[in-house]
Amino acid sequence: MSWTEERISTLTKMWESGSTASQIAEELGGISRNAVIGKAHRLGLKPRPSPVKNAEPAAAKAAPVAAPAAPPPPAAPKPAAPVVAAPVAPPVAAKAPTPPKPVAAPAEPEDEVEIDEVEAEDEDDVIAPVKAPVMRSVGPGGFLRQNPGENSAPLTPAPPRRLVPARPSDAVAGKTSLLDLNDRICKWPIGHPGEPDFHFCGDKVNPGFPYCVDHCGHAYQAQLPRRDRRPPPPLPYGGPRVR
DNA sequence: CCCTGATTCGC
DNA sequence: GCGAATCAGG
Repeated sequence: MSWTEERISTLTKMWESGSTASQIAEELGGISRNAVIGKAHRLGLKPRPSPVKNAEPAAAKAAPVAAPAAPPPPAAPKPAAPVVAAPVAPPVAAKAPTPPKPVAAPAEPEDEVEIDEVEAEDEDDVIAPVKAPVMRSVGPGGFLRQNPGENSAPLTPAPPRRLVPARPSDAVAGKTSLLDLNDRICKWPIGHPGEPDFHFCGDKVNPGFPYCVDHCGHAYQAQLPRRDRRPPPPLPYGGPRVR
């Protein structure tokens, strides 16, 4: 391939319109990205936002390839770095001190959690303070399933967040520990593994399930019909190239 | 590892 | 002049 008038014209136009060298090469066809860049530089149109910035290229070079037969005599020791009159950096507002974000501590599932409250909406419901009775489906063992939207995220078992000495403490005294688990008691975790008071629910299981009736209600939830589910979020960026 | 542009250097 | 090889940052 040769650089005809038309191809040079296309190159110049695309280059100046912000197309990448790869795109230009693909458009021209039969040519590499490097060829495009090389040609662009020879044409003198280089001002492009380059990922590799100016990092004093002159000094660090000349080593990787075969050393030239005549190494320049060190007659003129290059001045180290006269940074005395350093360029005045604009007052960059570095990083705004992150205000202490009030981390909403996930409410630990206490022993006596009342879940009757159906997500009281904080909106201005001036009209209807009347709470409609909640309809629930009944699970296999007789537990009440949660309704969609009733999901209680904080009750989800979470991975360990920090390491804590596995030393028995008073906090765990009387609680159901890992060693106390059997197939007759509820294995729903209370707290997080590694924390001093981490334990398990320990109630009598809903027969045929690993959890008690209450926790079965959290573990097994009715699924929405397909058409009512939220579509999956779009991919962060466009997926495979179309070509 | 993918992308990017820059540079070098043998042809 | 050309472009592959290489470099280097994102």
